[in-house]
Amino acid sequence: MPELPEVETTRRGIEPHLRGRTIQKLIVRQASLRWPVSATLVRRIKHAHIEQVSRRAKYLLICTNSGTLVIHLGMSGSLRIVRDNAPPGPHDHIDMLVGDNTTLRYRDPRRFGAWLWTEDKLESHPLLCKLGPEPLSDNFSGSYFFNRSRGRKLAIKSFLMDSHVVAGIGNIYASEALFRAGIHPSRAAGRISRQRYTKLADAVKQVLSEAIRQGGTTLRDFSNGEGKPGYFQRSLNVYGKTGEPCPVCKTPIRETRTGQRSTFYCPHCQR
DNA sequence: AGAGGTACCTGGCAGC
DNA sequence: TGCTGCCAGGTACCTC
Repeated sequence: MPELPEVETTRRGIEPHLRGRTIQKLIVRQASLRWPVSATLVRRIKHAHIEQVSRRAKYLLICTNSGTLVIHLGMSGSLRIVRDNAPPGPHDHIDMLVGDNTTLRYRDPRRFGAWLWTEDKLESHPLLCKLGPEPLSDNFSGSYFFNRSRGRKLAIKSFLMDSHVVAGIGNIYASEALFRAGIHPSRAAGRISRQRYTKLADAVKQVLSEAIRQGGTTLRDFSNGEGKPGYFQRSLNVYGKTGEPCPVCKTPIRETRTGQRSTFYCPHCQR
């Protein structure tokens, strides 16, 4: 479900309800996520004071005075604010009670997500330290992209989705950005010109900021912190549109697989 | 070092 | 209706 725009939408949805609050306790109903939810986390997070809710790549960072809670939504995770002790559903694995009748509730049917606790510097965290630049920052540009790609033979789509190259671009937005940049998803990353990388970097920034503005893409059941859906699926040009006419040239959209992931493109517009 | 495959897990859907 | 197989928005880790 969640790519960068969905995680950012979630962050914006929950932040006002969490910032400045003191965590009363964590209720873990199902501890086996991607990594087990540790007893240390449950113990250490109690009484922590939330200073801010930020994001790095697709990781949500709940920063407190005593440490940072690192949350990843995996493939099917979602967070929302619930009140009045609303009864948990079957996949509501964790509740974080923050007082004043407010609970942050984590739901994750596939359990690919993660809840981790760290008291070290975030820059040295093993999951965060090797990530590429944020795509919406100035550190991410066509030149950076071009330089990183020299000598690489893998498909541009896989390169674009490598979080160590640039953080936070998943399967939906990779297809969409390549369509906007007119680049064929199977083209070798090392054989794309600097100019085309400039176009691609712009397309990535454009597609992600538009998606954030529209509250993300809701394909199955994504919703922001208040349970509202995202609307970017209306703006999708190629993702999931196999056989439908390309919005630019009317050629039927094709589907292929790159690195075991479905990929959508227009065979006429993308070279 | 780079490229590709595997693993984690459940739910929904198409096809028989 | 009910079974089977396949697919799904992620990514660390393994092998070649």
